[in-house]
Amino acid sequence: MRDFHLMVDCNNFYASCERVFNPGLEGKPVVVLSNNDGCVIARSGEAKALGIAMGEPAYKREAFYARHGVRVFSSNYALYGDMSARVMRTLSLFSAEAEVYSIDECFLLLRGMSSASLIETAREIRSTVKKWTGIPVGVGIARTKTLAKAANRLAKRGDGVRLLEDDEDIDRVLGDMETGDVWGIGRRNARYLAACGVHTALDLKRRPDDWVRRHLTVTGLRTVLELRQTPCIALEDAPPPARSLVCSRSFGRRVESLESLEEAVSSYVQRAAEKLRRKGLVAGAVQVFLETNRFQPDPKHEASLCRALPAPTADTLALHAPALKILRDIYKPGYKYQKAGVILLDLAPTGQRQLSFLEPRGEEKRKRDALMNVLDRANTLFGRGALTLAASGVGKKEWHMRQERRSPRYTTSWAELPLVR
DNA sequence: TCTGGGGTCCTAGGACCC
DNA sequence: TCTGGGGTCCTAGGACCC
Repeated sequence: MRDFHLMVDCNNFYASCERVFNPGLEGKPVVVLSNNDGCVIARSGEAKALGIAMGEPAYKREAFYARHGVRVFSSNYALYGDMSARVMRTLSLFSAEAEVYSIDECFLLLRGMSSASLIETAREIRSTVKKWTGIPVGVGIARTKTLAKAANRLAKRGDGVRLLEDDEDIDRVLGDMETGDVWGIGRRNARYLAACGVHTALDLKRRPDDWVRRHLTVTGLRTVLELRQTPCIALEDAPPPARSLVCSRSFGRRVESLESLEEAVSSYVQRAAEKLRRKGLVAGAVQVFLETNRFQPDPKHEASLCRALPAPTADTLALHAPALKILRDIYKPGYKYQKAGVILLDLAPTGQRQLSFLEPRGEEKRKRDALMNVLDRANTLFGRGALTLAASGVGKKEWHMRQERRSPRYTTSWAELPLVR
Protein backbone atom coordinates (compact mmCIF):
# COMPACT_ATOMS: atom_id res chain seq x y z
CA MET A 1 0.00 0.00 0.00
CA ARG A 2 1.63 3.16 -1.20
CA ASP A 3 0.60 6.74 -1.85
CA PHE A 4 -1.62 7.34 -4.83
CA HIS A 5 -2.48 10.38 -6.89
CA LEU A 6 -6.07 10.89 -8.00
CA MET A 7 -6.62 13.11 -10.99
CA VAL A 8 -10.18 14.40 -10.87
CA ASP A 9 -11.33 16.31 -13.89
CA CYS A 10 -14.67 17.76 -14.86
CA ASN A 11 -16.18 16.36 -18.04
CA ASN A 12 -16.57 18.99 -20.79
CA PHE A 13 -16.45 21.52 -17.97
CA TYR A 14 -17.76 24.73 -19.54
CA ALA A 15 -20.46 22.89 -21.45
CA SER A 16 -21.46 21.08 -18.25
CA CYS A 17 -21.66 24.41 -16.37
CA GLU A 18 -24.06 25.74 -19.00
CA ARG A 19 -26.23 22.67 -18.52
CA VAL A 20 -26.50 22.87 -14.75
CA PHE A 21 -28.83 25.86 -14.90
CA ASN A 22 -30.31 25.13 -18.31
CA PRO A 23 -31.40 21.49 -18.28
CA GLY A 24 -32.97 21.91 -21.71
CA LEU A 25 -29.43 21.54 -23.03
CA GLU A 26 -29.25 17.94 -21.81
CA GLY A 27 -28.71 15.60 -24.74
CA LYS A 28 -28.09 18.51 -27.14
CA PRO A 29 -24.76 19.44 -28.72
CA VAL A 30 -23.32 22.41 -26.78
CA VAL A 31 -20.20 24.42 -27.55
CA VAL A 32 -18.58 27.30 -25.67
CA LEU A 33 -16.51 29.90 -27.49
CA SER A 34 -13.33 31.65 -26.42
CA ASN A 35 -13.25 35.34 -25.59
CA ASN A 36 -14.29 37.50 -28.51
CA ASP A 37 -16.51 34.59 -29.66
CA GLY A 38 -13.49 33.37 -31.59
CA CYS A 39 -12.98 29.64 -31.50
CA VAL A 40 -14.45 26.60 -29.80
CA ILE A 41 -12.91 25.90 -26.38
CA ALA A 42 -15.40 23.42 -24.94
CA ARG A 43 -17.74 20.83 -26.43
CA SER A 44 -20.35 18.53 -24.99
CA GLY A 45 -20.10 14.85 -25.92
CA GLU A 46 -22.78 15.34 -28.60
CA ALA A 47 -20.79 18.22 -30.12
CA LYS A 48 -17.64 16.06 -30.20
CA ALA A 49 -19.65 13.31 -31.91
CA LEU A 50 -20.63 15.78 -34.64
CA GLY A 51 -16.92 16.21 -35.38
CA ILE A 52 -16.61 19.74 -33.99
CA ALA A 53 -12.92 20.23 -33.23
CA MET A 54 -11.29 21.89 -30.25
CA GLY A 55 -10.05 25.30 -31.30
CA GLU A 56 -11.91 25.53 -34.57
CA PRO A 57 -12.85 29.07 -35.61
CA ALA A 58 -16.59 29.41 -35.02
CA TYR A 59 -17.32 31.90 -37.79
CA LYS A 60 -16.37 29.38 -40.46
CA ARG A 61 -18.90 26.86 -39.20
CA GLU A 62 -21.98 28.94 -38.37
CA ALA A 63 -24.08 27.19 -41.02
CA PHE A 64 -23.05 23.74 -39.80
CA TYR A 65 -23.94 24.62 -36.19
CA ALA A 66 -27.34 25.93 -37.26
CA ARG A 67 -28.05 22.84 -39.34
CA HIS A 68 -27.30 20.48 -36.46
CA GLY A 69 -28.99 22.50 -33.74
CA VAL A 70 -25.74 23.16 -31.91
CA ARG A 71 -26.26 25.48 -28.93
CA VAL A 72 -23.48 28.06 -28.97
CA PHE A 73 -22.39 30.09 -25.94
CA SER A 74 -19.92 32.91 -25.34
CA SER A 75 -17.66 32.09 -22.43
CA ASN A 76 -19.00 33.05 -19.00
CA TYR A 77 -16.02 32.99 -16.66
CA ALA A 78 -17.98 34.40 -13.74
CA LEU A 79 -20.12 31.26 -13.87
CA TYR A 80 -17.29 28.77 -14.58
CA GLY A 81 -15.02 30.23 -11.90
CA ASP A 82 -17.74 29.97 -9.28
CA MET A 83 -18.74 26.43 -10.29
CA SER A 84 -15.07 25.46 -10.19
CA ALA A 85 -14.77 26.75 -6.63
CA ARG A 86 -17.78 24.63 -5.61
CA VAL A 87 -16.26 21.50 -7.15
CA MET A 88 -12.87 22.13 -5.51
CA ARG A 89 -14.43 22.76 -2.10
CA THR A 90 -16.24 19.46 -2.40
CA LEU A 91 -13.07 17.62 -3.41
CA SER A 92 -11.09 19.07 -0.52
CA LEU A 93 -13.29 16.99 1.82
CA PHE A 94 -11.71 13.82 0.44
CA SER A 95 -8.05 14.72 1.10
CA ALA A 96 -6.17 17.40 2.98
CA GLU A 97 -3.51 17.14 0.28
CA ALA A 98 -5.08 18.63 -2.82
CA GLU A 99 -3.69 20.61 -5.73
CA VAL A 100 -6.08 22.67 -7.82
CA TYR A 101 -4.32 22.18 -11.11
CA SER A 102 -6.62 24.14 -13.42
CA ILE A 103 -10.14 25.50 -13.51
CA ASP A 104 -11.50 21.98 -14.07
CA GLU A 105 -8.82 19.63 -12.68
CA CYS A 106 -7.59 18.70 -9.25
CA PHE A 107 -4.97 16.25 -7.96
CA LEU A 108 -5.67 14.56 -4.63
CA LEU A 109 -3.15 12.51 -2.68
CA LEU A 110 -4.42 9.47 -0.80
CA ARG A 111 -2.05 7.57 1.46
CA GLY A 112 -1.97 3.97 2.55
CA MET A 113 -5.17 2.71 0.96
CA SER A 114 -5.85 -0.61 -0.75
CA SER A 115 -6.80 -0.76 -4.42
CA ALA A 116 -10.35 -1.63 -3.50
CA SER A 117 -10.83 1.30 -1.17
CA LEU A 118 -9.18 3.69 -3.64
CA ILE A 119 -11.74 2.72 -6.24
CA GLU A 120 -14.55 2.94 -3.74
CA THR A 121 -13.42 6.44 -2.72
CA ALA A 122 -13.21 7.52 -6.35
CA ARG A 123 -16.78 6.40 -6.95
CA GLU A 124 -17.91 8.31 -3.90
CA ILE A 125 -16.11 11.42 -5.18
CA ARG A 126 -17.96 11.16 -8.48
CA SER A 127 -21.38 10.80 -6.96
CA THR A 128 -20.84 13.49 -4.32
CA VAL A 129 -19.59 16.10 -6.78
CA LYS A 130 -22.45 15.34 -9.15
CA LYS A 131 -25.04 15.58 -6.39
CA TRP A 132 -23.68 18.76 -4.78
CA THR A 133 -22.70 20.75 -7.88
CA GLY A 134 -24.35 19.10 -10.90
CA ILE A 135 -20.96 18.62 -12.57
CA PRO A 136 -19.91 15.16 -13.84
CA VAL A 137 -16.28 14.23 -13.14
CA GLY A 138 -13.88 11.41 -14.03
CA VAL A 139 -11.19 10.02 -11.72
CA GLY A 140 -7.81 8.54 -12.72
CA ILE A 141 -5.69 6.87 -10.04
CA ALA A 142 -1.98 5.98 -10.16
CA ARG A 143 1.25 6.32 -8.24
CA THR A 144 2.45 9.33 -10.23
CA LYS A 145 0.70 12.41 -11.52
CA THR A 146 1.62 11.61 -15.13
CA LEU A 147 0.08 8.13 -14.91
CA ALA A 148 -2.94 9.50 -13.05
CA LYS A 149 -3.51 11.83 -16.01
CA ALA A 150 -3.30 8.85 -18.35
CA ALA A 151 -5.70 6.88 -16.14
CA ASN A 152 -8.08 9.81 -16.24
CA ARG A 153 -8.24 9.65 -20.05
CA LEU A 154 -9.23 6.00 -19.78
CA ALA A 155 -11.77 6.74 -17.06
CA LYS A 156 -13.67 8.97 -19.47
CA ARG A 157 -14.12 6.08 -21.89
CA GLY A 158 -15.14 3.65 -19.16
CA ASP A 159 -17.34 4.10 -16.13
CA GLY A 160 -15.61 7.22 -14.86
CA VAL A 161 -12.99 5.60 -12.60
CA ARG A 162 -9.72 3.93 -13.61
CA LEU A 163 -6.81 2.67 -11.53
CA LEU A 164 -3.38 2.11 -13.13
CA GLU A 165 -1.21 0.08 -10.82
CA ASP A 166 -0.14 -3.23 -12.30
CA ASP A 167 3.01 -3.06 -14.49
CA GLU A 168 1.65 -5.22 -17.29
CA ASP A 169 -1.59 -3.28 -17.34
CA ILE A 170 0.36 -0.01 -17.50
CA ASP A 171 2.48 -1.23 -20.42
CA ARG A 172 -0.59 -2.37 -22.29
CA VAL A 173 -2.19 1.06 -21.83
CA LEU A 174 0.96 2.98 -22.74
CA GLY A 175 1.42 0.81 -25.83
CA ASP A 176 -1.93 2.11 -27.11
CA MET A 177 -1.15 5.73 -26.29
CA GLU A 178 0.53 8.20 -28.63
CA THR A 179 3.44 10.11 -27.15
CA GLY A 180 1.63 13.40 -27.78
CA ASP A 181 -1.15 12.30 -25.41
CA VAL A 182 1.28 11.98 -22.51
CA TRP A 183 1.08 14.89 -20.04
CA GLY A 184 4.15 17.03 -20.70
CA ILE A 185 4.80 15.86 -24.26
CA GLY A 186 3.44 18.49 -26.63
CA ARG A 187 2.84 18.49 -30.36
CA ARG A 188 6.32 19.67 -31.16
CA ASN A 189 8.14 16.97 -29.22
CA ALA A 190 5.69 14.29 -30.38
CA ARG A 191 6.59 15.04 -33.99
CA TYR A 192 10.28 14.96 -33.15
CA LEU A 193 9.94 11.66 -31.28
CA ALA A 194 8.05 10.09 -34.20
CA ALA A 195 10.94 11.05 -36.46
CA CYS A 196 13.22 9.17 -34.06
CA GLY A 197 10.98 6.11 -34.24
CA VAL A 198 9.40 6.67 -30.84
CA HIS A 199 5.66 6.43 -31.47
CA THR A 200 3.89 5.25 -28.34
CA ALA A 201 4.15 6.17 -24.70
CA LEU A 202 5.55 2.68 -24.15
CA ASP A 203 8.36 3.32 -26.69
CA LEU A 204 9.15 6.50 -24.79
CA LYS A 205 9.07 4.79 -21.41
CA ARG A 206 11.67 2.30 -22.68
CA ARG A 207 14.18 4.85 -24.00
CA PRO A 208 17.38 5.19 -21.96
CA ASP A 209 17.58 8.06 -19.46
CA ASP A 210 20.48 9.87 -21.10
CA TRP A 211 18.77 9.76 -24.51
CA VAL A 212 15.64 11.32 -23.03
CA ARG A 213 17.64 13.89 -21.11
CA ARG A 214 19.53 14.89 -24.25
CA HIS A 215 16.50 15.19 -26.52
CA LEU A 216 13.74 16.31 -24.14
CA THR A 217 15.67 18.07 -21.34
CA VAL A 218 15.16 17.37 -17.66
CA THR A 219 11.41 18.00 -17.85
CA GLY A 220 11.12 15.18 -20.38
CA LEU A 221 13.18 12.90 -18.18
CA ARG A 222 10.88 13.58 -15.24
CA THR A 223 7.92 12.65 -17.42
CA VAL A 224 9.55 9.37 -18.45
CA LEU A 225 10.43 8.46 -14.87
CA GLU A 226 6.82 9.12 -13.92
CA LEU A 227 5.69 6.71 -16.65
CA ARG A 228 7.83 4.14 -14.84
CA GLN A 229 5.92 4.74 -11.59
CA THR A 230 8.72 6.83 -10.04
CA PRO A 231 7.16 10.00 -8.60
CA CYS A 232 9.10 13.11 -9.74
CA ILE A 233 6.46 15.78 -9.91
CA ALA A 234 5.36 16.72 -6.42
CA LEU A 235 1.87 17.64 -5.39
CA GLU A 236 1.74 21.41 -4.89
CA ASP A 237 -0.88 21.83 -2.22
CA ALA A 238 0.10 25.46 -1.67
CA PRO A 239 0.30 27.34 -4.95
CA PRO A 240 3.78 28.83 -5.51
CA PRO A 241 3.79 32.64 -5.49
CA ALA A 242 2.86 34.16 -8.85
CA ARG A 243 5.78 35.41 -10.94
CA SER A 244 3.90 37.34 -13.57
CA LEU A 245 0.40 38.46 -14.37
CA VAL A 246 -1.21 39.22 -17.73
CA CYS A 247 -4.23 41.11 -18.94
CA SER A 248 -4.71 41.00 -22.69
CA ARG A 249 -7.58 40.86 -25.18
CA SER A 250 -8.23 40.56 -28.86
CA PHE A 251 -10.29 43.45 -30.15
CA GLY A 252 -13.88 43.11 -31.33
CA ARG A 253 -12.73 44.69 -34.57
CA ARG A 254 -9.39 45.83 -35.93
CA VAL A 255 -8.03 49.01 -34.38
CA GLU A 256 -5.73 51.49 -36.08
CA SER A 257 -5.71 54.69 -34.02
CA LEU A 258 -3.36 55.34 -31.14
CA GLU A 259 -6.27 56.83 -29.17
CA SER A 260 -8.24 53.59 -29.22
CA LEU A 261 -5.16 51.56 -28.32
CA GLU A 262 -4.52 53.91 -25.41
CA GLU A 263 -8.05 53.32 -24.13
CA ALA A 264 -7.61 49.57 -24.40
CA VAL A 265 -4.17 49.46 -22.75
CA SER A 266 -5.39 51.83 -20.06
CA SER A 267 -8.25 49.50 -19.18
CA TYR A 268 -5.93 46.45 -19.19
CA VAL A 269 -3.50 48.13 -16.78
CA GLN A 270 -6.33 48.97 -14.45
CA ARG A 271 -7.55 45.39 -14.52
CA ALA A 272 -4.02 44.02 -14.06
CA ALA A 273 -3.36 46.33 -11.10
CA GLU A 274 -6.62 45.23 -9.54
CA LYS A 275 -5.61 41.56 -9.83
CA LEU A 276 -2.21 42.44 -8.40
CA ARG A 277 -3.71 44.07 -5.30
CA ARG A 278 -6.16 41.23 -4.83
CA LYS A 279 -3.17 38.85 -4.63
CA GLY A 280 -1.37 41.15 -2.22
CA LEU A 281 1.57 41.68 -4.58
CA VAL A 282 3.57 44.52 -6.07
CA ALA A 283 5.19 44.60 -9.53
CA GLY A 284 8.75 45.63 -10.34
CA ALA A 285 8.33 45.95 -14.09
CA VAL A 286 5.66 46.50 -16.76
CA GLN A 287 5.53 45.15 -20.27
CA VAL A 288 3.12 46.15 -23.04
CA PHE A 289 2.64 44.31 -26.31
CA LEU A 290 0.80 44.95 -29.51
CA GLU A 291 0.09 42.76 -32.53
CA THR A 292 -1.71 42.62 -35.85
CA ASN A 293 -3.78 39.63 -36.96
CA ARG A 294 -1.49 36.77 -37.92
CA PHE A 295 -4.19 35.01 -39.93
CA GLN A 296 -4.85 37.93 -42.29
CA PRO A 297 -2.71 38.91 -45.26
CA ASP A 298 -2.51 42.55 -44.05
CA PRO A 299 0.89 44.06 -43.19
CA LYS A 300 2.11 42.61 -39.89
CA HIS A 301 3.60 44.30 -36.87
CA GLU A 302 4.42 42.79 -33.50
CA ALA A 303 6.05 44.80 -30.78
CA SER A 304 6.69 44.47 -27.11
CA LEU A 305 8.75 46.37 -24.58
CA CYS A 306 9.40 45.92 -20.90
CA ARG A 307 10.50 48.62 -18.44
CA ALA A 308 11.52 48.46 -14.81
CA LEU A 309 9.54 50.71 -12.49
CA PRO A 310 11.30 53.27 -10.27
CA ALA A 311 9.91 51.35 -7.29
CA PRO A 312 7.80 48.18 -6.99
CA THR A 313 4.13 49.09 -6.75
CA ALA A 314 0.52 47.97 -7.02
CA ASP A 315 -0.75 51.50 -7.52
CA THR A 316 -2.86 51.81 -10.67
CA LEU A 317 -1.63 55.33 -11.37
CA ALA A 318 2.03 54.40 -10.90
CA LEU A 319 1.63 51.53 -13.38
CA HIS A 320 -0.57 53.44 -15.80
CA ALA A 321 1.82 56.20 -16.86
CA PRO A 322 4.77 53.92 -17.77
CA ALA A 323 2.48 51.48 -19.59
CA LEU A 324 1.03 54.19 -21.80
CA LYS A 325 4.51 55.57 -22.40
CA ILE A 326 5.62 52.14 -23.64
CA LEU A 327 2.56 51.89 -25.89
CA ARG A 328 3.42 55.22 -27.54
CA ASP A 329 7.00 54.03 -28.04
CA ILE A 330 6.08 50.77 -29.76
CA TYR A 331 3.06 52.01 -31.73
CA LYS A 332 3.52 52.34 -35.47
CA PRO A 333 0.71 54.01 -37.43
CA GLY A 334 -0.80 52.39 -40.49
CA TYR A 335 -1.41 48.89 -39.12
CA LYS A 336 -4.65 47.13 -38.25
CA TYR A 337 -4.04 45.92 -34.72
CA GLN A 338 -5.85 42.89 -33.41
CA LYS A 339 -4.64 42.49 -29.87
CA ALA A 340 -2.81 44.28 -27.07
CA GLY A 341 -1.87 43.37 -23.55
CA VAL A 342 -0.17 44.37 -20.33
CA ILE A 343 2.16 42.09 -18.38
CA LEU A 344 3.30 42.78 -14.82
CA LEU A 345 6.61 41.17 -13.86
CA ASP A 346 9.04 40.81 -10.96
CA LEU A 347 6.17 40.29 -8.57
CA ALA A 348 6.77 40.27 -4.82
CA PRO A 349 4.58 40.23 -1.72
CA THR A 350 3.50 43.73 -0.66
CA GLY A 351 5.16 43.51 2.73
CA GLN A 352 8.69 42.48 1.89
CA ARG A 353 9.66 44.81 -0.92
CA GLN A 354 12.77 46.90 -0.96
CA LEU A 355 12.03 50.46 0.07
CA SER A 356 13.05 53.11 -2.41
CA PHE A 357 13.57 56.79 -1.81
CA LEU A 358 11.59 57.41 -5.01
CA GLU A 359 8.50 55.87 -3.55
CA PRO A 360 5.74 57.99 -2.05
CA ARG A 361 5.76 57.66 1.71
CA GLY A 362 4.02 58.98 4.79
CA GLU A 363 0.86 60.94 4.22
CA GLU A 364 1.13 60.79 0.44
CA LYS A 365 1.39 57.01 0.45
CA ARG A 366 -1.48 56.62 2.86
CA LYS A 367 -3.70 58.70 0.59
CA ARG A 368 -2.79 56.68 -2.49
CA ASP A 369 -3.43 53.37 -0.74
CA ALA A 370 -6.79 54.68 0.42
CA LEU A 371 -7.63 55.71 -3.13
CA MET A 372 -6.84 52.21 -4.45
CA ASN A 373 -9.00 50.80 -1.72
CA VAL A 374 -11.97 52.92 -2.75
CA LEU A 375 -11.39 51.95 -6.39
CA ASP A 376 -11.42 48.23 -5.60
CA ARG A 377 -14.40 48.42 -3.29
CA ALA A 378 -16.49 50.45 -5.72
CA ASN A 379 -15.74 48.02 -8.54
CA THR A 380 -16.57 45.01 -6.37
CA LEU A 381 -19.79 46.58 -5.14
CA PHE A 382 -21.11 48.12 -8.36
CA GLY A 383 -19.50 45.85 -10.92
CA ARG A 384 -16.29 45.93 -12.87
CA GLY A 385 -15.67 49.24 -14.57
CA ALA A 386 -17.90 51.25 -12.23
CA LEU A 387 -14.99 53.49 -11.31
CA THR A 388 -12.16 53.89 -13.85
CA LEU A 389 -9.60 56.34 -15.10
CA ALA A 390 -10.96 58.60 -17.84
CA ALA A 391 -8.07 57.42 -20.04
CA SER A 392 -9.82 54.11 -20.68
CA GLY A 393 -12.53 56.05 -22.47
CA VAL A 394 -16.18 56.80 -21.96
CA GLY A 395 -19.05 55.83 -24.22
CA LYS A 396 -18.93 53.14 -26.84
CA LYS A 397 -15.63 51.33 -27.14
CA GLU A 398 -15.13 50.04 -30.66
CA TRP A 399 -12.26 47.81 -29.50
CA HIS A 400 -14.34 45.94 -26.95
CA MET A 401 -14.46 42.17 -27.37
CA ARG A 402 -17.51 40.50 -28.79
CA GLN A 403 -19.55 38.43 -26.42
CA GLU A 404 -22.90 38.01 -28.02
CA ARG A 405 -24.16 34.76 -26.60
CA ARG A 406 -23.25 34.74 -22.94
CA SER A 407 -25.55 32.93 -20.53
CA PRO A 408 -26.60 34.68 -17.28
CA ARG A 409 -24.16 34.80 -14.35
CA TYR A 410 -26.51 32.49 -12.50
CA THR A 411 -24.49 32.17 -9.31
CA THR A 412 -22.59 35.45 -8.88
CA SER A 413 -24.97 38.25 -9.82
CA TRP A 414 -28.15 39.11 -7.92
CA ALA A 415 -29.67 40.49 -11.09
CA GLU A 416 -29.12 37.27 -13.00
CA LEU A 417 -30.26 34.59 -10.55
CA PRO A 418 -32.33 31.87 -12.20
CA LEU A 419 -36.05 32.01 -11.48
CA VAL A 420 -37.89 28.95 -10.26
CA ARG A 421 -41.62 28.81 -10.81
C1' DT B 1 -16.43 41.02 -40.14
C1' DC B 2 -14.87 36.86 -37.97
C1' DT B 3 -8.99 32.44 -35.34
C1' DG B 4 -8.56 33.05 -26.72
C1' DG B 5 -6.21 34.13 -22.49
C1' DG B 6 -3.12 33.17 -18.74
C1' DG B 7 0.51 30.92 -16.92
C1' DT B 8 5.37 28.06 -15.96
C1' DC B 9 9.89 26.11 -16.85
C1' DC B 10 14.25 25.24 -19.43
C1' DT B 11 18.21 26.38 -22.28
C1' DA B 12 21.45 28.93 -24.98
C1' DG B 13 24.02 32.72 -25.37
C1' DG B 14 25.74 37.21 -24.13
C1' DA B 15 27.53 40.34 -20.58
C1' DC B 16 30.30 40.71 -16.99
C1' DC B 17 33.59 39.51 -13.31
C1' DC B 18 38.06 37.90 -11.44
C1' DT C 1 54.98 34.48 -31.84
C1' DC C 2 52.02 34.52 -28.10
C1' DT C 3 45.75 36.56 -26.12
C1' DG C 4 42.70 31.61 -20.39
C1' DG C 5 39.43 29.66 -17.83
C1' DG C 6 35.79 29.51 -14.93
C1' DG C 7 31.96 31.33 -12.84
C1' DT C 8 27.35 33.97 -12.32
C1' DC C 9 23.48 36.51 -13.85
C1' DC C 10 20.16 37.98 -17.11
C1' DT C 11 17.24 37.68 -21.12
C1' DA C 12 14.89 35.99 -25.16
C1' DG C 13 12.85 32.39 -27.20
C1' DG C 14 10.81 28.07 -27.27
C1' DA C 15 8.40 24.38 -25.25
C1' DC C 16 4.75 22.95 -22.35
C1' DC C 17 0.10 23.16 -19.72
C1' DC C 18 -5.07 24.34 -19.20
